[in-house]
Amino acid sequence: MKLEGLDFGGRASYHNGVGALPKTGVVTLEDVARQAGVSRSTVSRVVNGHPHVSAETRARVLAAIEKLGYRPHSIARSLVTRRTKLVAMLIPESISKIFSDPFFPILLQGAVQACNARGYQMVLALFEDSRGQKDLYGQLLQNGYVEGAVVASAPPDDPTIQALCKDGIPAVAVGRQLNLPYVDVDNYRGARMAVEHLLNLGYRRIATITGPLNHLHVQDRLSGYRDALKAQGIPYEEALVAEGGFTEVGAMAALAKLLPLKPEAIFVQSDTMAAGVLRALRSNDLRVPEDIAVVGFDDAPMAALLDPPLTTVRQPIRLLGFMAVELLLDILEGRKEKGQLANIVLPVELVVRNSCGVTRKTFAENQWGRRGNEPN
Amino acid sequence: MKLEGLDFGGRASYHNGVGALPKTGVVTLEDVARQAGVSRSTVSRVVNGHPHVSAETRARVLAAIEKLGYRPHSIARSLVTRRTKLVAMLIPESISKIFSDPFFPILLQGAVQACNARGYQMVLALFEDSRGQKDLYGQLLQNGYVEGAVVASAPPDDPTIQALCKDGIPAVAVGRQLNLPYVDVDNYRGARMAVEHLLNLGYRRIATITGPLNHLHVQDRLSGYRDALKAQGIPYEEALVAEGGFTEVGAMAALAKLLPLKPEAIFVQSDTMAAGVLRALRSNDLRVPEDIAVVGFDDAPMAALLDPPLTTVRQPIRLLGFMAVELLLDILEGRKEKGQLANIVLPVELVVRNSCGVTRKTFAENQWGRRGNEPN
DNA sequence: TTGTAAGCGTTATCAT
DNA sequence: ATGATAACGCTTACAA
Repeated sequence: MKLEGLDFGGRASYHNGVGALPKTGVVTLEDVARQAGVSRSTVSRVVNGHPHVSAETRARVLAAIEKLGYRPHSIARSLVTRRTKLVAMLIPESISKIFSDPFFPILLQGAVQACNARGYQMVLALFEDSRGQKDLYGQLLQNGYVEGAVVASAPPDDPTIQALCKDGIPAVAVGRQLNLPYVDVDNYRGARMAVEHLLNLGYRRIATITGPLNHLHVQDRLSGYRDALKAQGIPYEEALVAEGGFTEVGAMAALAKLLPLKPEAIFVQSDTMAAGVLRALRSNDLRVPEDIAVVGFDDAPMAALLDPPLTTVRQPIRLLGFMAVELLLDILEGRKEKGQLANIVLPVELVVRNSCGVTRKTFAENQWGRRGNEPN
Repeated sequence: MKLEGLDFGGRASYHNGVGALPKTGVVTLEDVARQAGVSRSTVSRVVNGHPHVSAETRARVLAAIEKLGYRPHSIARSLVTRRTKLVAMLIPESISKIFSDPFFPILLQGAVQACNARGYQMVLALFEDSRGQKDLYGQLLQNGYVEGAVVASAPPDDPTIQALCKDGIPAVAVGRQLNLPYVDVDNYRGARMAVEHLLNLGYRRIATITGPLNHLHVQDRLSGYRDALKAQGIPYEEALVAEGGFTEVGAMAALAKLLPLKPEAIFVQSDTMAAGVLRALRSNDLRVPEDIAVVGFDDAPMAALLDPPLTTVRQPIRLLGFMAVELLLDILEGRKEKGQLANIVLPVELVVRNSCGVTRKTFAENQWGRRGNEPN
């Protein structure tokens, strides 16, 4: 196979009976060398800014380069240097859910910015299913095109994570991870702040809707929730915890399970899920925050636009992507030893809007009244 | 295999005084050939599935490949075949606005899916500024790493578009374009449907908030708006057209200009902008649709979640991305002649929700009453 | 059916 | 300071 397709790219190279033409459409070092009357090596030195070239020669070479419109051929270069300046962003989640959440686009944006800043390119790999995952993984990483990878949002038992570790491919995770250096936010603290905010407002019966529990950062948020309650002497009720899978519909289903238990407030682990909760609450004729309070997580752009505007935990998503790439490139370029495992944890921040009834009035009306609002 | 573990990018290759080790960590064709007792070419034939190899030899080679864990080195391969199976997605907009709109993530998703389906990888290039744009362009396209590009959302005078054309790099645009084959939706028809919907409901004084007017698809939507009015004998009022730049705040500013003119309805050229309009309207104590009707464009995921749920023109964004890549790959693989310029235009669909007062009741209450609701 | 050998466009070593 | 020359790992006429 191959050979067919009627052949693109440098077709002139092999059978050009004509004779006079250069062998291919590409201007090579050789061409420049001939034009400048020097050797290939000298041209290479000029191109790569090596020191020991006389100013005079350099000028001549530069002129030839300019005249011929020479551009270094990065593939040929990569073949010898073993460097491609290409990194991958791997998103191992089921592809369909991914972009329903603004988290990933923003993360991507930060990651690409970091790439641009350091002259790298980013290859985007979204896995559609486990078969595709395996194929893509092979294509991308085992064959040398990509120098390293950032893995977003993968549970520790994800096959891609495993493979990356096994193959020793330089990689950085977004979100806490066991065997890979990672960049993450302080999920525990964020969750704890959210729940303490609710507690301070007098809410006692607080439910939570989580992401997929195999993700470590989801666990961290759950711990924050649990510990905030515990600090106030409120027993942890398993039934008040429901998994919403980080999707809107998942959150609506989770809410349906929670509602019969009559929670006064809900801490929802993502703004996307919170949007679903708000919508479901409205269709149940429950007012927010009068009947039930809601806190989200992310501070996605939509959070301020929801009705009511959502109180949420802000995480610096773009920075997360940026730092992940920075860390990866530092490893790639040997500035950081891979063994040091220098994880990065970024701070979060509570953004108070209207979905929890912050006003004194609402606060006083709450059936449980005020008590114990020290923020531990 | 891999030998080292610390040490990526085979620098050991040149100065390994030790002597015994293979020159690099990579298993090559040569290694396999030796193991199988055949020549390099034979192994190459097996790897590439060429016909004339005896079953017996093939089996032996396959075994050697398996044993050694051989993987073809795509860079070396690319150097001779001139193919990389890498395409780029270029997003020449100012990077900061880009991902505030769900359009791009969804487009990207479709594009990557198409890549996956055909064994290509997608390099993501977001331009931050014109300097970065020039750098990136050079890095990416003039040096042979990427075989072609999909350009999203660029006005015809965008320097990237120009450069692409000049350099003759295979490229496909998303959104109507002059000198490049493109994939787009029927913007004219979509806009016209939206405005006709408003007209049918009895609204007469209809304003519009547009995207940047240098984009052709923005012009197309404006034409649709204008022609729908004209068909009903309503004069086109320049003052009722405001540019919102496809951003939320831009739309809010545009609305501020429009509001003094007391429009009864507004056709907003994107859902993101419509969200801004809805919010601004609320803070002006105007009810939607009672005081003013709103139609959007896109049917972004958020459209159904807005308050009120947004009536909008649905465009198949993911398909747009998918088809753009398909077209590009067809060109790359010679299935489509680039000269044929086979543009693709996808249909749109009006999604009626609650932001225009569809009910008869609201309709009757409208101060202008009913007249002339034939849909032309 | 298989092997030989000539590239692909670079970089890097070693002379000079 | 500059030039030969040998890699890098692969594909592919062409010969056998």
